[in-house]
Amino acid sequence: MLESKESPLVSPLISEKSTIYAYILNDIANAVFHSGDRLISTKLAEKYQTSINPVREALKQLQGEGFVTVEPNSGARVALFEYNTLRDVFEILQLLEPYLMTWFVEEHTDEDRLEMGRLLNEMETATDKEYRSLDTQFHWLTVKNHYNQKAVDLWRRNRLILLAMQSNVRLNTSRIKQSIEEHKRIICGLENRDVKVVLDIMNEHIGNSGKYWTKYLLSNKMR
Amino acid sequence: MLESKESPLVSPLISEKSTIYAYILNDIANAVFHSGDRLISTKLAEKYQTSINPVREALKQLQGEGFVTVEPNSGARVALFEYNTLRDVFEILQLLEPYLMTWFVEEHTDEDRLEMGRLLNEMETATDKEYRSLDTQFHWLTVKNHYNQKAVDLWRRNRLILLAMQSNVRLNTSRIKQSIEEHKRIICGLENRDVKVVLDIMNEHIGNSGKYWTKYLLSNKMR
DNA sequence: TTTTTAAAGATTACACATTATTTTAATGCA
DNA sequence: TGCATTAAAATAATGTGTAATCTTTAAAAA
Repeated sequence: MLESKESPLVSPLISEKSTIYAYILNDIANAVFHSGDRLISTKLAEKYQTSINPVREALKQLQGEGFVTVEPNSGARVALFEYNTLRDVFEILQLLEPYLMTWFVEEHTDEDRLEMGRLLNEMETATDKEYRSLDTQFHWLTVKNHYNQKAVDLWRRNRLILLAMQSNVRLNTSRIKQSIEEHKRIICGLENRDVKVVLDIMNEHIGNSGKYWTKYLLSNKMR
Repeated sequence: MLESKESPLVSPLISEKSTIYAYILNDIANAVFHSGDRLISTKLAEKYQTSINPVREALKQLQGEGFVTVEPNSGARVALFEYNTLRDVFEILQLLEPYLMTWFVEEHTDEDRLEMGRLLNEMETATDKEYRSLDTQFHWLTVKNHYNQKAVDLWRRNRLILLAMQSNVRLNTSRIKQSIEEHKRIICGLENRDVKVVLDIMNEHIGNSGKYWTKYLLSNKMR
């Protein structure tokens, strides 16, 4: 009944904790609720041991953020995550990354870079589930302190959609290897504070990731 | 009591009509409710002749969209629109415009361009309030049909924030003149389907607009 | 003037009534 | 028997009233 209360939240992308909102979002991001699933308020109220209204309010907030769709008189559903969604999300991230990253290249601290190195180390021996979490932490580190928190929030939301779409899919080993290499080069570029180099790598990095998932979805005929 | 029900909605950026959500958003965009104003659910329920829960749900949705902030146990407020907000919004629009516009340059119809010309004509003789609406319609035309509706929605939301910040401010005549000239050049570039030219103008157009409002806010010590 | 106390006002959550929708079962027809 | 249409029951969404809790405001005392 309350299993999702005990499962860890997708830190650090979900900042609010211990709210119905956070629980539902967490369950969407971890694909406990799948794309298109009905989100029935009475059921959710029972699951999270509360009444209907708080659930409805959480769903409305999630609707505003784009994770949930609501049809009048017909209730809420997890937003449809399809091939087009993936394309849209990747294209938005491809706009945001260079914008956010430029600031980071110039303003990041040595401490930041050390932390990134630590995450990179863990990646070498991580399972694919752990890898995904480390990858998220790595990139979160590079965006979270940007002065434009509206843009950061946008990044965060789109990233959560990616997580939702990817969470019941196993990464293949060669893609992980490739991705780790790209991360290494990013840290390298950061050390030299070379904006152009870092942006080039980032662009390639997102592009490769996009290609990988696009191919994956297509081969699974997910429309 | 019900005055805002009769006032026209900020078409076309507010698609849902006749809902509490739309009424509140409209009143924010038209600065009936100002930045930082408390949004007291009982008062709003009375104003829109409904009960508290529908209002709370509308506010939650608006919170998810970034128009409203909610402090637990302390209620909702119109989001703070300050100098930094303007900067953030303009920078996001500056990312989105070229992305959305590139598609439009290549895919727009002659009909679209005619409609833009018509709007431009009206601008010549418009009051500043009318001008703002026409300007919104002009740019909405160039983004609304893009395949990435997530990005379109983003654009729409940021544009609404601009409207909210600008709606109790009079535009000066020389800025309107300049702006009309820029619109003319955009149409010209569209006719030749020249992406580079249009993007250059657009960038200049947004930049000028940003400079104007930045200067305005600074000189009015709006932080 | 500052602190304490009391009152008013709002937020939150819950139970319930109404309305709409979805699902299930029943009926008629090929 | 199989299929489509219709009718009925179950389910869920929406909106209202209300009680409890927390905040804010105002007044009184130190």
